[in-house]
Amino acid sequence: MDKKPNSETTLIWVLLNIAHKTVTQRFETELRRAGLPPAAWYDVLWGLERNPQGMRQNQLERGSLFDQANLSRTLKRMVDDGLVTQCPAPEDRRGRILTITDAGRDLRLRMWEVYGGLMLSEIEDKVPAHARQGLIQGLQALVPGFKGLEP
Amino acid sequence: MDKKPNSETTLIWVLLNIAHKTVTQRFETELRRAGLPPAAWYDVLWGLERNPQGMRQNQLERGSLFDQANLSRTLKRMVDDGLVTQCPAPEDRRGRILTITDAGRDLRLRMWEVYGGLMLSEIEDKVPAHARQGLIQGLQALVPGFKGLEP
DNA sequence: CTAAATTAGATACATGTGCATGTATCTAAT
DNA sequence: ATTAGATACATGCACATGTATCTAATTTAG
Repeated sequence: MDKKPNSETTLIWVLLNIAHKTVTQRFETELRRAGLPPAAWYDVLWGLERNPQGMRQNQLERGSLFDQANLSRTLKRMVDDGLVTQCPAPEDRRGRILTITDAGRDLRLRMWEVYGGLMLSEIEDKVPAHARQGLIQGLQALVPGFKGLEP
Repeated sequence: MDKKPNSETTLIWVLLNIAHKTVTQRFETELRRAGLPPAAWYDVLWGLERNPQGMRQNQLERGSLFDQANLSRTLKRMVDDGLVTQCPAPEDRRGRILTITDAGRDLRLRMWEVYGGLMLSEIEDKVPAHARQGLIQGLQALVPGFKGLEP
């Protein structure tokens, strides 16, 4: 190594891993305890609910952490569970239009009771208001391409 | 939901996931491209190298992100690869004393060339110096129990 | 227009993961 | 000595993941 990372850098790397692991683990554990699917399903459902006209799979992929193969498999499970429907896309016969079902909307709402509560207890309650912007800006710096949340 | 998370909270949650995924993915991809094992192996090797007298498995577990079962399996692979030795612990016959081998030290050093470089390029270069403390403090707030790095 | 390149999405394969449980050992109270 | 409970580590199982590859459809270049 020509140049060594400084101690702040090392700490950031360690904390990024620990914080992510700790927080996501609590989310997954609580969701599971409530008999609900994993957090990633929430994001899929929410993405689809905000696009009632339907979404292409690759469009959904861009807004999610899934890579293509995993999203494909996850959607298959969600279709099997009746949460999502896949219709052939009229303008591109390779594609499929995804739509959320009533059962999907219902599940998303039930997940929100837990998911939203966890955002409060695991994040909002823990990070004091004065520390939030610093955290946001630091995390944003790590992901130069990230443009922000859709409204 | 009685009370909704505010928009900063939501952004923190999203960014924590995106930043973690993005950064770790680069680490893993680069390590793999260099023909090296995953980042978690580095942490195990480094932990053992700092404790030349040997470590119990549960001691190592506390300093790592592995849960017990996964650490057990990972160590098995590392023993098979000749990077680590497991000797029966004399004072507790349930336990095993872990020691790093010469091959393990050698691998850690070769991993460091990539791993340390990634810490520079993916973290130190991206997070401007003035933003680092804010990031550290925000992440720390998410993990109340975390006490800091061993020297 | 055709051939090559690109893209959408699915799937096979190997590997990793969490969870639950199993076995052995240890500690301490009876 | 016996027994109850805790702890160390291993393992079986179900499922999730990344990588690579496949098929089909579409776009682009010549």
